[in-house]
Amino acid sequence: MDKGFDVLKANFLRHTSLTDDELNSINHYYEEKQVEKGEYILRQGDICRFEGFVIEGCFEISTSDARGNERILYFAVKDWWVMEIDSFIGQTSSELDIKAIEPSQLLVITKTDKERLYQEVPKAERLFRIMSQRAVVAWQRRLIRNHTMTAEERYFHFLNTYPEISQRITNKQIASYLGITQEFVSKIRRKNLSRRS
Amino acid sequence: MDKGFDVLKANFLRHTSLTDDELNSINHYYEEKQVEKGEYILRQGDICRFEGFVIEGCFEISTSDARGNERILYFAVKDWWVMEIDSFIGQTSSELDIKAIEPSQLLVITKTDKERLYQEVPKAERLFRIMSQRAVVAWQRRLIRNHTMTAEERYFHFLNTYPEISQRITNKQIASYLGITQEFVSKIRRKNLSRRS
DNA sequence: CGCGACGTTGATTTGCCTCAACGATTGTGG
DNA sequence: CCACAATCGTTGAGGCAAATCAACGTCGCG
Repeated sequence: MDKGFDVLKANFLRHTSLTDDELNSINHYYEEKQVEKGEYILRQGDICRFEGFVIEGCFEISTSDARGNERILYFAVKDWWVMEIDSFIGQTSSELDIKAIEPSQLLVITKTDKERLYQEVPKAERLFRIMSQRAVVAWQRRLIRNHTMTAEERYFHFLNTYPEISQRITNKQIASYLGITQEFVSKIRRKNLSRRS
Repeated sequence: MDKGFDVLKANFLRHTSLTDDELNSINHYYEEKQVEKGEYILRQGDICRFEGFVIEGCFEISTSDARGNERILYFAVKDWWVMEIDSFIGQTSSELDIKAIEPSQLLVITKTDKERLYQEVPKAERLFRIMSQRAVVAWQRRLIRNHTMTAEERYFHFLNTYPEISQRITNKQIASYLGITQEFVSKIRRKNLSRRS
């Protein structure tokens, strides 16, 4: 196994136990992929044919509405998944763009191989069930935060929760993630010049 | 099998195929439960010891922040799941309240039985993986809507998407779900008296 | 070096909230 | 079944958080 798979392996083992045989089988289906900075690995309207796991670098998962506003749904760094889950599951047209914002490295698996993996390693079903359930919790919490916290509170919550990510992206990207304008982020920052983090 | 389980069975079969044996095993672990209108089946701070599936009636899943504002996360009617997923998974303190807003009927399974079910019917892992993934999609979409649509647009989107639910809840509850005030919903309605739906 | 995206700042606007008052509806106990 | 309370829904006045628009400085990159 190479270094890339070690990251994925560690991620898996945090959720459930797996034998070496199972890990080998899993490893077999994932392929490494290098992506340049600025490269799109998925565009709106495309079908998402892969499920990706980030080994290195950073991705921005976003959507653009009719008015042309880009909204960033989330950032994916090392140890995160990148995919348009809806498009991947149903092999339907994607509503999201996925773009590398740094030179990046991923492990990817195709839809067909994913199904083969489920056949060959039934425990993978459990693994991805657990991970999906955790994802549901995270999205629920984020929605609640959007309803209960002000823009300023959300901004500092983001900085505190994802300090490594914050340092690698622009304020404009943070603003887009939080659902506010770049200008307002700038005003929040000015107001809090003394505050650290 | 009783009528309640038929609803659950139909739900399951929409996601994957199951043999009669598997269905019987599953049925064995679920128990019917009647709940009165206004009854809480979970309160903030409690541990969520069940996963519930609504057969009849309606539930409101909500959270109250420090300022005492209640925010409704979602409504669950027939064919929906009700649980505090985070609390159920980790058997930790719940951040949500779950209250019946109509006389209701549920199927419930305990955490222990759920684990037994996964053991006895491995395909249940697949089933719940698929359902959790769909839930992720739904939560992602809802977040995007909150970032891209105005309160008015979200209000009508809700009416159009959940016409049956809309008719069974108050405007105040819709407002709370949308993250806006009751008063503002009233003003949206006034402005659109001519519009149907 | 120059261009285009980013960041900042100020003026102005607006979507939605807060507060308060009051009518309408629903629920409840006698 | 009625009386009365409680909650809901509506309306208006006023306020605030955040958006919009515009101008300009700054930085990174080809």
